[in-house]
Amino acid sequence: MKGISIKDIAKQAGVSPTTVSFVLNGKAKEKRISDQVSKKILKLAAKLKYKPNQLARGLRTGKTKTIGLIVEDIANHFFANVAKIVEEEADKFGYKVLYGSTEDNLVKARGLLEVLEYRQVDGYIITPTPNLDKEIEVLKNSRKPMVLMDRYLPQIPTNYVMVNNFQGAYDAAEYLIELGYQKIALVTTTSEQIQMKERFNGFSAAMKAHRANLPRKMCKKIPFGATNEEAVSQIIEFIKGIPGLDAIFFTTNYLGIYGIESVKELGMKIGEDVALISFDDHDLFRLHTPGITCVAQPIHDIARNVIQVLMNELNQHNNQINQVVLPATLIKRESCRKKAKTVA
Amino acid sequence: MKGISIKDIAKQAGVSPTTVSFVLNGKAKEKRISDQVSKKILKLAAKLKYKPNQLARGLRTGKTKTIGLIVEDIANHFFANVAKIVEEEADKFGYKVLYGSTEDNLVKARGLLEVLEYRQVDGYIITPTPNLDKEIEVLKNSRKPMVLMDRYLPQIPTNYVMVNNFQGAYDAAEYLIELGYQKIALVTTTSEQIQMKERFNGFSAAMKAHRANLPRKMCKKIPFGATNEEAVSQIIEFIKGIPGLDAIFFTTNYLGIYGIESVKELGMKIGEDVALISFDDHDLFRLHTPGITCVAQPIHDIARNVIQVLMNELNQHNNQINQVVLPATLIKRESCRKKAKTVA
DNA sequence: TGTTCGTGCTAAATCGTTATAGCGCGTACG
DNA sequence: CGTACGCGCTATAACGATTTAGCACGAACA
Repeated sequence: MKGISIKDIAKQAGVSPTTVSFVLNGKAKEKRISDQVSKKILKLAAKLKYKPNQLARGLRTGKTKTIGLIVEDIANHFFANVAKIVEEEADKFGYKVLYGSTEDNLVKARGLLEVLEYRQVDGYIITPTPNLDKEIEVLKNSRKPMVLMDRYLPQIPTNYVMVNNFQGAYDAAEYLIELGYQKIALVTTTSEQIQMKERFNGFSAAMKAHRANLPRKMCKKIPFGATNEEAVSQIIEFIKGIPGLDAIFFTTNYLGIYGIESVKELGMKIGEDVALISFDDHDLFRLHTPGITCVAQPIHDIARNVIQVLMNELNQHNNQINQVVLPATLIKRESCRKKAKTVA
Repeated sequence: MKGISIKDIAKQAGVSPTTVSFVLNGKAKEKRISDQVSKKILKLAAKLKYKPNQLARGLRTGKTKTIGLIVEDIANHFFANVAKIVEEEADKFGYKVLYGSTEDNLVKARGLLEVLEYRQVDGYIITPTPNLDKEIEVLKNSRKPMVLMDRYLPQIPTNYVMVNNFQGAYDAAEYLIELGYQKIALVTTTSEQIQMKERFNGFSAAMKAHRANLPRKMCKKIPFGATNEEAVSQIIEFIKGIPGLDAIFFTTNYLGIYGIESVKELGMKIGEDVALISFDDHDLFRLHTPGITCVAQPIHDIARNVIQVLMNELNQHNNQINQVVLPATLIKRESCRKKAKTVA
């Protein structure tokens, strides 16, 4: 019932636990343990299927070989995929992952951080909620290895890995303009998340650069936490309020999905009556007819870089800050088409 | 830098660590610690922000308050959602979750089980891969709390929570028949997974019950692990090979998605030229035009029941086996429509 | 012959907690 | 007046590993 411990091996081999520990940690040579004894121990360990108790080891060494992953919502396509790669990559370094979702809720995020501290995780991967600054600062000051993901806190210099939100949104706007769309709207959330702001900024910068306009009334903010129905009905009202509207940019995929529903309910044809383009890809966008053009995040690269940066921190305590910004990719599908320019 | 320990509190309070432990574990009354001392300790603990070291606690008590979650693919919609609820529910009981994906690969599954054992998890939630019987048996014999999920091993009586695959598929078939479809095909995988077999069995049982037929040539098995392109081209060929085909049942959602692609590539109209119905729901099915009819799993219920059963095991070692089978729900959308029966 | 050194191993402390056994003191009881 | 008991608390061992310091022995050297 109980596991095999180092003592059991020691007893059976007729040596001390110390010797067993040395051998099993590959320090046999260094600690001048004879080959004879070494082999006996190794054989015995294999025979008894010895599994070192990570708790005991962690208690002694201060390292749990565990990292904490705090995301907004593990059930979300983006984060679920990140979680998968993170787990795979962490595993290569012998680390396991404890995860939790914040729902973008400060209180939940605090709770998660606290629990992860209890559990002595060696490092943190965090998608920060709004107003998490103080907690991040504390973590930073206590020199805990940490990487932010998907967003960053402008006031606090930390490691982070994210997509270039500004550029991605900029490209989206430029693409719409290039295709000849003229009455372009934007739908975002009320949330103060930095990445949403940057998408907004990128989009509006591109509009300005091309002497197009993005007046306030062409922008709709959907309250964060609105239900499906609420969101859709708000988007419908918004669209109705803008005669001649010919393209809509959504700052994130779930808004884009609401957008599809809304446009359908209005009886408009996507790609014909109105162009849709969204930040973030989704199975739905790929397989929808017509396909929905989007600005995709390089999920694999993000996850890999996150682990890379974290492992750097974990292995060598240089206090150099790593900030990785990865390019977003415009994926062109049929929801945006070349439009004959109306001659002025 | 280093955390506050029980000793620090003891020193500052002028009492022994034992006393501190008693108080902080709510055993003050039971252990007859005076209110005076109790309060002093509690205050001090709050002031110093004492966080019990779960490693040490775990080492001593033998409980890590951690559960291992082994799924086929955490990035998959179904498992990601389960993972989310599992984490939330586990949290209510003070448990944290370590996860990993098997990719339905026996070797990976073994690796995960081993790592979770190292880490002394208190219980396991497992989506077994094929041929994992021996390992599950070992776990069972060592009386580790464990729940299987999504599938079970027919040869080994264990706790499990799953959807009623047979009934779900049965309902799907009956629904198609009821609507008047006559040339009905089924697409599944080559995988030997029990749930796929049961879906197949349920579907074919319903067909038989209604004196419809499901000959071998109306069934297509897509190799597990086929790429998107391979799968789609195989389905296309399959459809081409059956003139007059009017409905297709897919035994799981990713097959259904391939099916949508295939039908589109063939230039057929879903719901008009051919009806589609799939096991498992998906955002895509809900938002697709036309909506795709499906047999949905009660994801929340599954996850909640999993935790329920596991917590039962964890808290009281009754060796009674819990097998929960939850009903699947037929969600009717436009991909299947009432068909005028051709008069015989 | 006495000292030094290398070899091969081990004793014991330690990490932070919990759990068991029990200590010293005052009071009550026969 | 002796003892039994309740009270409030503590000493200590233990969980299973790692790590530091060092022991015993034999060989080599002066």
